[in-house]
Amino acid sequence: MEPKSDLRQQRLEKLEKLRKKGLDPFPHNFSRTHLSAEVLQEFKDLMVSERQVRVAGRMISAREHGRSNFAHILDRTGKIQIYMRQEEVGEELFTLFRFLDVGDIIGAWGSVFKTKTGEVTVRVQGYSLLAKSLRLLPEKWHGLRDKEIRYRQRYLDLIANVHVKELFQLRTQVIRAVRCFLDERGFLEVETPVLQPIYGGAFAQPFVTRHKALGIKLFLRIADELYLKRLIVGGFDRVYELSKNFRNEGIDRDHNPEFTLLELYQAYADYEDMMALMEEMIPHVAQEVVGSLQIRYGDHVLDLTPPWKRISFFDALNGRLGQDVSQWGVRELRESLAQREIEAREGIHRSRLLESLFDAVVEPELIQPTFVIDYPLESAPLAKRHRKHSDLVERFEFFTAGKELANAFSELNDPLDQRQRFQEQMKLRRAGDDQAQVLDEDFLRALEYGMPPTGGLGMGIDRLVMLLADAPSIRDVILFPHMRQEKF
RNA sequence: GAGCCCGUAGCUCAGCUAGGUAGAGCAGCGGCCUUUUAAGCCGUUGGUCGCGCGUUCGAUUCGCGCCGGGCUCACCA
Repeated sequence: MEPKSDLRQQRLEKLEKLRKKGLDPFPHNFSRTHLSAEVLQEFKDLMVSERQVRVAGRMISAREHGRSNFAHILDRTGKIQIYMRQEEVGEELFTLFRFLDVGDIIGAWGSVFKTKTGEVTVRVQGYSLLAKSLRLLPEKWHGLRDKEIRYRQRYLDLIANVHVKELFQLRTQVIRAVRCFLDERGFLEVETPVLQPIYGGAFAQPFVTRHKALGIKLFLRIADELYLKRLIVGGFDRVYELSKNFRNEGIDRDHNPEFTLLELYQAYADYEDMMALMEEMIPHVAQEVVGSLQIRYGDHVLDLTPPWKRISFFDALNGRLGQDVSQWGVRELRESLAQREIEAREGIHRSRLLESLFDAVVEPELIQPTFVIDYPLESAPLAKRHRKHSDLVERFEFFTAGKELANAFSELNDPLDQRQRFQEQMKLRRAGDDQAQVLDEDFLRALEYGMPPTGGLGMGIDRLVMLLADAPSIRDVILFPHMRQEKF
């Protein structure tokens, strides 16, 4: 999309003129002594000492004022005003300012003072152009609102909208807080394959790619689970991975094709321990990042203070429907779904129908933090059977603000049961269920060497950031969310 | 995948109901102004109105199709 406007042309001409004056519009470096925030913070000392500061950043506004100029420059910590007078910078530099544009990257040096209106400002003694900008920035007052431009050209969004920069700093803080929390508890951060010959660990459609030299099909991971459990077998008792996962599915405000997932596994633990861990970790992160356990999300105020509500899958469902759903067969489930005008494909398993119903009637109601525990056996082929009910698994999902944030099990470590469960999945696959999981022979071999009892947890980092940042869409918390290809 | 809404200057938006090829603010350009800050004042440039087809003497405006985006629903257990 070449800007047909002559605005770009005007700037190209300015750039040429600068070159003709013997000035390099793209010099190689600039030594900066102070960030904007540092100048503001240390301004008293700086004023008294009349020490020189050197600041640099993008010029985001400029005001000519007779034989003086004001401008704001923006760096990663915020903006700082600069002020130059012709009699102080000399005629040459003063005239040069007219060749600069809002958007240019500049460096300036001088002493610090406060204007009449009280703004801390650098009194420029000299400055240099560090990079010429050829394009106009979004408007200063209304900023950049068009979501399409904000997502596609995130760099503009970051320049124009201060809160966006803050949000992504918050995202990084969340991830750092999670890392610190786990590192302190003896978890080892590891990396496992993104390209996998057999995908597994979740019900999802994978992205497929090819390895040319080997002439084989490879899948981009949909989960880390099977590799991380191999590491538990290998004796790393506590491991975690913060990783991009890829799922070839629909895109909406809670789903991006690539997203960040935390998976962690702890030997000698079960799903109860995973609940306890989450009740520690989430409040820790919230406290660290937003400084409170009361989180505003949309119209809700979420109270993250543990302990959180726990309710079994069937108690939740029965409570909403006033009937014992656990006794329902496929026909009753389909009838109930049909009543609610929820589409249910033919030939899908009972536990899927149950979960469809759950998603429709229970999930939207789960506003305050809630663990839903003890799911139907078929819902999780990698989870261990419930110690008291052989038709349930020790699994929980964590919900808040009507969103699923985490999924965890007491991990299945009985290799024979695991094989059987895989075989069930393969049966479903052959029956046409392309979401069913694929038997992984090496994973079974690993389990046969013996895996300690283990608790495992998967948590959506993007969704966690959405909550803590009060962001309505996953696109708001991913720097470059997936978009259809732009035409140029 | 379905429904609804949107696409007009670099940005933020009017105009479209009742068809006569476009306006504002900011930005830009020229001028004045040596503590301004949404600086101000005077002057001024800038648009294949998302793309295509149709209806019409005439389409930014009406219809259809396409492209892109947003929201909702469905799918993603």
